[in-house]
Amino acid sequence: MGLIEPSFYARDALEVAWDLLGCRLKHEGVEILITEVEAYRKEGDSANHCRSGRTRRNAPMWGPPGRAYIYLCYGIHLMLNLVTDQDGEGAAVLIRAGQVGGGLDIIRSRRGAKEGPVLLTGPGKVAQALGLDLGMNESELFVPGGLELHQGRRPQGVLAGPRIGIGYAQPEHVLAPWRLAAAGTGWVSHPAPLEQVTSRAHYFSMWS
DNA sequence: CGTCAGATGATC
DNA sequence: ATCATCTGACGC
Repeated sequence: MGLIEPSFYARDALEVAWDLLGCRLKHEGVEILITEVEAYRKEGDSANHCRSGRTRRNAPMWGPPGRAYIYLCYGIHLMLNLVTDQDGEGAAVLIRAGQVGGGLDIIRSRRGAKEGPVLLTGPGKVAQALGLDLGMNESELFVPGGLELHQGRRPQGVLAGPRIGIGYAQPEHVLAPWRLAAAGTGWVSHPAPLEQVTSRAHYFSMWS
């Protein structure tokens, strides 16, 4: 119930990112409420993995929307992205943080801990909690049985700030506030500033 | 609290 | 060599 259809993803990554806040990711008994995301936008976003064209790694991003783009970061952590925009355009949204909505015992066993976090702050933790692996790269989020994205509850407010770990990008894109987080969830972390967005319309008038 | 190094491996 | 990171060790 509430499984999100492919058309949801077939838009600009920033719009999808906004609407992903509060949605629920489900996989094998684990459910995570999305609290923080980053948009990597098509054409000219110098922080995007697709900035230099098509490669083996970023191939999923160029494919049809609604699929997972999973890659290994720093040799240790898997990152989960959801592919957006149209087939032939390279864009995606990185899932950066979430709140446990179910399967806490499974998550704890994956971390090898008896006491575990209810808040998953950081993309590596999210992927680990969901039990992802590289074999699930390009899997379709709208197909029942695998990794699924479901509707959720919209957050009360949205915070925006610069994306994390993209110092290699051009200053313009280092500063662009395309990292979004749900306000008032007790989410706290990272040095980068997050500011309350006054209205969705105002935000998108600046960044579309 | 804070900063910082090391782990670890696919990719270009 | 370069990374869309995390953790634990240290110093205050």
